[in-house]
Amino acid sequence: MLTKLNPEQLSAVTSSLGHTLVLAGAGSGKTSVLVSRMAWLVQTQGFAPESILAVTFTNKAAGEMKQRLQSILGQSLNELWVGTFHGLCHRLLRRHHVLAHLNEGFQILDADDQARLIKQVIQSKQLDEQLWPIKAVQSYINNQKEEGMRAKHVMATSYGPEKTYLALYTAYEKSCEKLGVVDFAELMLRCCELLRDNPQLLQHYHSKFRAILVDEFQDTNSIQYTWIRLLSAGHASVMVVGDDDQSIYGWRGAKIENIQQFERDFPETQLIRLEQNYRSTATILEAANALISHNVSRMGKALWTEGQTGNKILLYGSFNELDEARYVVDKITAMISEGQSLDAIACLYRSNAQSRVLEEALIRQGLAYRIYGGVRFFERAEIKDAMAYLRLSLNPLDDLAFERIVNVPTRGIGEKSLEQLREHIASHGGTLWEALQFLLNKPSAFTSRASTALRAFQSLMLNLQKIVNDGDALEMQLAQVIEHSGLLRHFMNMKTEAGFARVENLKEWVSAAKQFRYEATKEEHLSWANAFIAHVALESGDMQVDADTPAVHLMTIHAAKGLEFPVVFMVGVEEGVFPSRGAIGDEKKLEEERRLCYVGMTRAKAQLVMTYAEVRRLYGREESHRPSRFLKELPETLLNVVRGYDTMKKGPSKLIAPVPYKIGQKVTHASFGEGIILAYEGGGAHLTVQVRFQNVGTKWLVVAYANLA
DNA sequence: CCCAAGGTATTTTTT
DNA sequence: ATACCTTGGG
Repeated sequence: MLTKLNPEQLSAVTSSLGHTLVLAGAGSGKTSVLVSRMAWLVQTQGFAPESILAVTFTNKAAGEMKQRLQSILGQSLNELWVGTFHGLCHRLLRRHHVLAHLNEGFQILDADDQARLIKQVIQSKQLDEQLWPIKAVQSYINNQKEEGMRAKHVMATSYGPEKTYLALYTAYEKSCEKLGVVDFAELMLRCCELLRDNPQLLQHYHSKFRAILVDEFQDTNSIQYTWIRLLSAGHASVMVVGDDDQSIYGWRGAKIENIQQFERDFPETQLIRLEQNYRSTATILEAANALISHNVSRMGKALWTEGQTGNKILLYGSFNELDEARYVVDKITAMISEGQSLDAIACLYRSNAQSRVLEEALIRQGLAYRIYGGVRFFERAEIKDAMAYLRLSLNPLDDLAFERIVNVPTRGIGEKSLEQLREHIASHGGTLWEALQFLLNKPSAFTSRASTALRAFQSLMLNLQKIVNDGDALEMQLAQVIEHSGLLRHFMNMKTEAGFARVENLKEWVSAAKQFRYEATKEEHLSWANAFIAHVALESGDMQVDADTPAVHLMTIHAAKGLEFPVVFMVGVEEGVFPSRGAIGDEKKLEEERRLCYVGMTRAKAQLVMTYAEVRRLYGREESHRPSRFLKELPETLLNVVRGYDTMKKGPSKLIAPVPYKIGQKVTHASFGEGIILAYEGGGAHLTVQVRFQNVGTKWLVVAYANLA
């Protein structure tokens, strides 16, 4: 295992049992180092696997790490503490729910649920949603929690508008308490408090965890850092791995400074740099290095490779986004015909909205593609509806679930009836479900019409309660949920494409339950259905689209972090798009954008293609953009400029010899007939033009041979 | 209570 | 362009 490592990797893997900070550049083999370190601890240092705590950012990364570790150790390990921050905190909170002041079946609120609850809180305070937007309140609350601040801690410093935010935060905390739910940030915060307030418990985990490893350390936030410090305050050996140049989540609270802070807080930290890149060609690496060197706040690191120089970076300047998409698709088609696999190719963009044009172009060309990101499976409205039925059946006190599905599909229960239920709660306390039972027993509480509708809902829920408690297999229960709730019928009746897709999703939901394996230990004795709910909240991204057929990968650059592809197209590299409009004029944000560009470029192994459009239709408006400043930061010698470039601030480019053709110009070819020049590439004897012919389609021609008229 | 028309906002996203 | 959400008429 150790023989495959380079000297730096080896020194990281076998570094002392003190603390280690590994600055691992892109493609420098950091995952191997982490896994090897764990294996080394077990095999040569006598560490029990369950005495190691390893934290990652995504479930996918955690899964990979587990698998690689198990295959090195040659055994399947049942009590491995490898997971995401949130997943591990969840585990601790379940185990110690009493000490954490949570009820046994506490549920997790995802971002969407959280927004709904916040909306209710805003409304209950009679505040104007325009003045106090849900999203603003939500990020206020989450930011506070991520800084470790409860509402009572902020109180002293409150003034002005913050006073209202604080009041909302307080009310929100109360609602969560009442509902027995915990949001994502709360998982971290509550877990920190659990450890901090229970010295014996902390002591227990101090002696349990002898080694702590953290991946993607540059993206940890304050509360996560606090958590690591708490758990490591005993005698654990801590190793954190990160790359300050790849920190791209500052906008959601990640603190790169944690890297510097680490050296201060953890005495005698050994610093190891992994700078040898095993992924990209020298050309790509040199360009990426040149780009990132424009950032001022860096710890400093220079990636190098023993690999080939490789192809130059292609830079294509298009007129508009359609032209850009067309160029990308043509290029892909050419690569495919040269034997490249579709799977080897990725198109990366700054924002999701940019995917549509690419998709359309790919469809037109008949190329398979797979899109990552967007609305994930368990976040789809119909799935969340089905989940809400399940939740309410298991826990009739779940008001959030109640509100969500009481009239979905519509069954004649409107705002008026709900208002009556809420009023009853306001004066008598309790939950919506309890209020419903009570008021239905009171004659004349509702109009006969409302009463009928409510009774129907009541008996539906009673029926579902029986079903989810009857001990059948989970998927059988779920099948009945979508059947009896009327969800299935509702979408079926729509008879539209969208409706049909939703029916498919609901069926998929049932079969997802079949695949679900509940591996938690007995301590956290949750029912299967309850475990399923927690699993879905924490790992909603896990249901990946079928990876069987080869397809071009489409995703945001953020989503591409940690991945690599032989060929990478980076599109929309324009001022206002990338760097995004909001970042322009803000040095800190610009540096993060530059890091994002760096991350995108370093995904490419062999060929990098960057494109920009002079005019782009965005949000329904046509905007003209200059090529991104990032392009100007790349050494010209590494670029193969296909067109444009003269629109860049650098002034008229010396890169391209004057071209005898204009874009849009009509030309005639001896055998292909009449066509229009779409683009050109290269120069001098290699000058090639792309011509769209009226009859034979679009072709690339070498001007020197084509004999165009 | 239901649906359809109109107004508004819109980087990036895991958990 | 569009998706989402609120609002007003049937």
